[in-house]
Amino acid sequence: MERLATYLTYLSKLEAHGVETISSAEMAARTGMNAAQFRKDLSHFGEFGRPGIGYNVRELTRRIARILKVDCEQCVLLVGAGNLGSAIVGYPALKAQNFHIVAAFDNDRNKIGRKLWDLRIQDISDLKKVNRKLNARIGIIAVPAEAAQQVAAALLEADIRAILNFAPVTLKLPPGIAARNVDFVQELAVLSFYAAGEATRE
Amino acid sequence: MERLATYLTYLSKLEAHGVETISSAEMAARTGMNAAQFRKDLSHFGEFGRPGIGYNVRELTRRIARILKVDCEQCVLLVGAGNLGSAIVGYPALKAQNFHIVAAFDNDRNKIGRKLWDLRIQDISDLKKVNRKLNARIGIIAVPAEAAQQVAAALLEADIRAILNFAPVTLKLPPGIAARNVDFVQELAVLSFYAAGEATRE
DNA sequence: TAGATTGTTAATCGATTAACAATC
DNA sequence: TAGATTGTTAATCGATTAACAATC
Repeated sequence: MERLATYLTYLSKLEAHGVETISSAEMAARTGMNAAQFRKDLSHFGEFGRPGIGYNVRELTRRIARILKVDCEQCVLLVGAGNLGSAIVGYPALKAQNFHIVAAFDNDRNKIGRKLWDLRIQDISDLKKVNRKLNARIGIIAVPAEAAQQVAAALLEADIRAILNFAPVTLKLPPGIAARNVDFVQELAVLSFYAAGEATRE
Repeated sequence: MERLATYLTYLSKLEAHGVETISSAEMAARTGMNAAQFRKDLSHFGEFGRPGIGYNVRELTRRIARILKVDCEQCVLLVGAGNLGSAIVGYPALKAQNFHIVAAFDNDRNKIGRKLWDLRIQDISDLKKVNRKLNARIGIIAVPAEAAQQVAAALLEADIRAILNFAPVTLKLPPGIAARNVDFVQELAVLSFYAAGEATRE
């Protein structure tokens, strides 16, 4: 459920501001969704609120975090130590959401051994061996499109269960492996369409 | 239509490989969609293929590019000259898809005047003035969450029609302004859910 | 002509939302 | 008790897909 993550982001902010209770109506307004949808989304995972009162922000935050498994630290592997990889590792919101990039890999001889922030860039061919110790479940692909499918194969070899793919390709993956694509150039193309035409959306 | 952009990416690759014709069935298989959906998506914009033959790759590429308005160079403004902003400007696939970042802004006195690749970082308070000359229609927000809404307001002031937002907040925008969010930490949270549970998806 | 594949209609499916009895 | 708001059912809406006549 992608929306749960949106809710969590906003709830964390509320919690930091000391808000104790919130109604589905207000949550919906703040995150741009529908109140019934918010309640429905939660209902898949149990009961969270109190009729007539609303939701306890602190408790709801905890419970959604537990559902998304971001209540404890999550280890993540990064493949691709270029500009994008660097920006990812240095992104402050990662730690805030309990994600921890534990290793960075590349295939470039000139990069291997160097530092990416506080990580030593390792040889992609050691991926499997390294993850035998680290046991990360999530991998990030931040390499050029041509190499992405190959890197995905290496990640699967290393027992990765989920892949966040920044390369603009549709990965072929076996069933049971979760994947999400982040392709901001594609998003720009969509915006380009809406910015030009009279067709207005969202 | 987000899927048109996916099609375009793959079609460009086909064209580069010299493929002349492709059927909806094959397009669908390669991009992980349904053949009927592919044909339906196109049908909103006219007729593109020939029964019994398929689609001319070269022509289809051109026409989709025209629909998405990426057939000519698109000017884009960037606000936020941090690590993320730097990775965006330096991203090679941007030029390939005809996007051109024409100006970079920040509010940090230490950054203003410095270079971000080949761009000089400008003062955010000059945004409106600068864009009066550049006339960009699309803006990218790559600033911390706290500042995002404020930056969005400045972009609107400068006559931007579409916003690509990397900050993890739901922007409040007037109708008629297109926006897309790129929030990879949120994507990680979703993956965290699927990687852990037996619930398998996509 | 026979085989392939389109564009489009109609059927299916799932997701969104409105409405409301139950509850604080 | 009266007002508010939940969880959930039922109704609506839109998106996906199967099927097929039209066409190369």
